[in-house]
Amino acid sequence: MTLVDTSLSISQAAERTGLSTHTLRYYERAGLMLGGIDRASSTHRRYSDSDIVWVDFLTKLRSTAMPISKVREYVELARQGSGSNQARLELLEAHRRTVLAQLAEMTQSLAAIDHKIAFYRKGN
Amino acid sequence: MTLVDTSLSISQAAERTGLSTHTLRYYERAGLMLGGIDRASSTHRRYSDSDIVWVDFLTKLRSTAMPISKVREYVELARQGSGSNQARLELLEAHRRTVLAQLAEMTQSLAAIDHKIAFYRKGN
DNA sequence: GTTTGACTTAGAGTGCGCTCTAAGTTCTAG
DNA sequence: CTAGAACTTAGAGCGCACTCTAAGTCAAAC
Repeated sequence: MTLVDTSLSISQAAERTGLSTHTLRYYERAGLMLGGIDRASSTHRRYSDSDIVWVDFLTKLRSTAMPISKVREYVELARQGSGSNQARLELLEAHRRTVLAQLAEMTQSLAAIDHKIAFYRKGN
Repeated sequence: MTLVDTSLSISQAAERTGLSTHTLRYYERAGLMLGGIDRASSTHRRYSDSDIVWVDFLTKLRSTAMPISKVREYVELARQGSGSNQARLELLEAHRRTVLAQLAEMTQSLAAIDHKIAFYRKGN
């Protein structure tokens, strides 16, 4: 059986996602992976395409400051199947509102910083 | 001498800035205040208008994820007087670039989240 | 002048999100 | 078959930014 094996070792997955192997294992232990990661040939992890897609999305949740605990909630809903679609939608919509608030706050702060920068430029 | 005393106790300053009294003392100990805070009548802190203005700006730096150590660098430059204006400008400009990068990353992540939200909405 | 509440300090504790370590196992190249 | 690189686990450690505690001092109201 030599179809192209598209699955990745942990270090390849790390390179692909921009996370460290430590972080990938940590996320798994923290219950943030949707299903168990395959163990190919032996005990070594094999990351599938869909694992990588999920890690990418998870990274986007994290980069918008969703706490690990909230990501875990989302994952637990996802594990329950399509019956939890509404709950997942609501979780994401609530998170969306916090992201918009963060963007607004940062944008306001940026304006103040820009103002100060303008002041220093004039003062020269 | 009964001009209006515009200075504030630490708890008033806390209320005004939205920080806790603990955090105000912590910031001071961490070297983040421009000058020493006045001690009125005794040992109790008295926050002046300019102290409050500074805390507000410092809070904007923090809300754009400037680390405490970087804020301290800025403060140390400010304490050196106007000779450090160029250096302060450069520090703020560098920070500005990181803020823009953060905004860009968050905006990208938001797009992915919105995409997922749209998917869940359709799926109902 | 005494009570009550706000203030003071130094230092310990907390929560988060990694990040690293140690000791051992497995894969791969030669 | 062997050497060395990459992997495994459980658990400890770390850096950041607060946040709280304890033991005491001070101030405003009665």
